[in-house]
Amino acid sequence: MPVQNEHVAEILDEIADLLAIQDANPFRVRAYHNAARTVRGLSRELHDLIARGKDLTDLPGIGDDLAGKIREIVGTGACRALEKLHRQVPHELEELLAVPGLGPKRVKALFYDLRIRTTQQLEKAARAGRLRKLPGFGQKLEQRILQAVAARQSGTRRFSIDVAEESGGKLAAYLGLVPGTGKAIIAGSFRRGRETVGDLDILVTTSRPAAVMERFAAYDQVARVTSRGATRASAVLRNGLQVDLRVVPKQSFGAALHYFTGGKAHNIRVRTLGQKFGLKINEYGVFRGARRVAGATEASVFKSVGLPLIPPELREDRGEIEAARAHRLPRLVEEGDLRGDLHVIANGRDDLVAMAIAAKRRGLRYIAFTIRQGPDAPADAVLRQLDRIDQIRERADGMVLLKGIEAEIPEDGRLDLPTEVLARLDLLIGAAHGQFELTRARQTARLLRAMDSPCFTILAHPGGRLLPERDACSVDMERIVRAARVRGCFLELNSQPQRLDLADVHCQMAKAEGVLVSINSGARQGEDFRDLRFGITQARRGWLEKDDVLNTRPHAALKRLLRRTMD
DNA sequence: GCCGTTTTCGGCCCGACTGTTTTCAGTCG
Repeated sequence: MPVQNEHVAEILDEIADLLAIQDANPFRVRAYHNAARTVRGLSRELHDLIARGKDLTDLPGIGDDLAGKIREIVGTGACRALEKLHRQVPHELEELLAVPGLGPKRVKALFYDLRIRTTQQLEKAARAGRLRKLPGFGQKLEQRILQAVAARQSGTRRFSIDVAEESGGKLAAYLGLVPGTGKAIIAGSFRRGRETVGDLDILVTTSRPAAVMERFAAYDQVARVTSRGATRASAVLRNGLQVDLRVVPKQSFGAALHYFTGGKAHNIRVRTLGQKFGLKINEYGVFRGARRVAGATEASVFKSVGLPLIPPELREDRGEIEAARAHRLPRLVEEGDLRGDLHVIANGRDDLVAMAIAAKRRGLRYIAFTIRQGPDAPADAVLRQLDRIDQIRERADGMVLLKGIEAEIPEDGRLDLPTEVLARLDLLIGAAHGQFELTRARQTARLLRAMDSPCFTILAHPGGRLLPERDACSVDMERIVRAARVRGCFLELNSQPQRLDLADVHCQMAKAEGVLVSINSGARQGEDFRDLRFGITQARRGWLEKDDVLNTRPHAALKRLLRRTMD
């Protein structure tokens, strides 16, 4: 099995961590982390790029040395440089680095002074009061480490974006009530539209920072405040979500929002660009010497370094700065571009008429009702449901109703649908809902086989992930996307906050292959159409434009595209 | 280790908070 990008990235990160513990040049450490991030963000598999003879040094942050190491890892699965490091520094130390409060310097001291290499040894030493004797350690840090080690046993959590939106929205609204306060907004990875968030970053502009900090600490959902200063504070909410609050004056809003939205690598790029213009960019503004020259709006920050506004979803240093400089930023798809939803559960909680009306209210012109179909469902039951959809047409308030099936893809990938059913369908969605433990090869074969079925239209949520708990299963998306292109079918981006599947990088992959993505809700009740906004955000992270999305098409154009698969 | 429309060498974003520091290093975002 070919080496996957994630494996390469993990090795590069580990090299970076071990180098940091050895007190290597911090910029060298960063170079490895940057390369790992670049590799994770690729929309193609490295083995594929190498096979096609692509020059890896064209990738950002990858020079001759790292290109060589990456080729070595892809070719052999291992890296001699890492093995050499392992002979000097045990790999377990990476685990220690993940303990909050422990960075490379302290981990180095733990290992070289106390021979501590595992979290168990760390806990034991902390209990015995041996940590506080080390230089740079003290009693408080020892306590903090003990707490962190205990908390870590339950695992560091990530949160789905609907939970983040709910918690963060309430907190922001609450902070906005402080007199003298202007904006209160969730920034950070949430604003960039990441599929899950590890913490919430809330930015507040105010003329009374002390009052805002006070109110934050007094919030009834705050379980404990972990850090608190004049302009920045951190706390953990009762639901376990960590919140970082940052308070700035009104005139700094744009600069602070840019800084607090990130991502980190993007910020570094923009600030470095600023240096070249003789500017210093921080969260308070853009400065030439002591004079503030920009910063009230994000657009003014970008403008100061000669760039147009880059949408938050693109700020990952995945080429957006180069694209902006060349005036080649995509015009990202927007919520209002959607004309339809091609995956609406026909036997959900609300009845069909109510669903159609809810969709219309949402601004949609057409929806496809999809009937869940297991391998053994009797054809006559499906036919009766199709009849029902036909019957409510006049009551659908002008909404165009399409008829579809969501067929469960069995382990062997075989979809045997009766021809009398197929003949009445506008579209056929295939989805796998179980057996995700198959090997990558078998999982891929399963989906490819299903896509070969007659009338197959849309492959839904191919990764089968359930955020934030279950990761996507192992499947060769390169082959899936290419197969979709060859067969003229489509890939669904399911908008439910627990799915958001396709992943962003796979949206980019689809775009590169010219495969249209259908942004669907999988709605069971009228209010679920609201989830489409999450799908849009995810699509934007994948650089998708209106024309890259199937269901931005007017109904007539959609029909022509669907007919290609149904004939 | 990467990178360059001033540079192939000498730079590499910037600031807040904590704890242990008697003036600042380490960590974090």
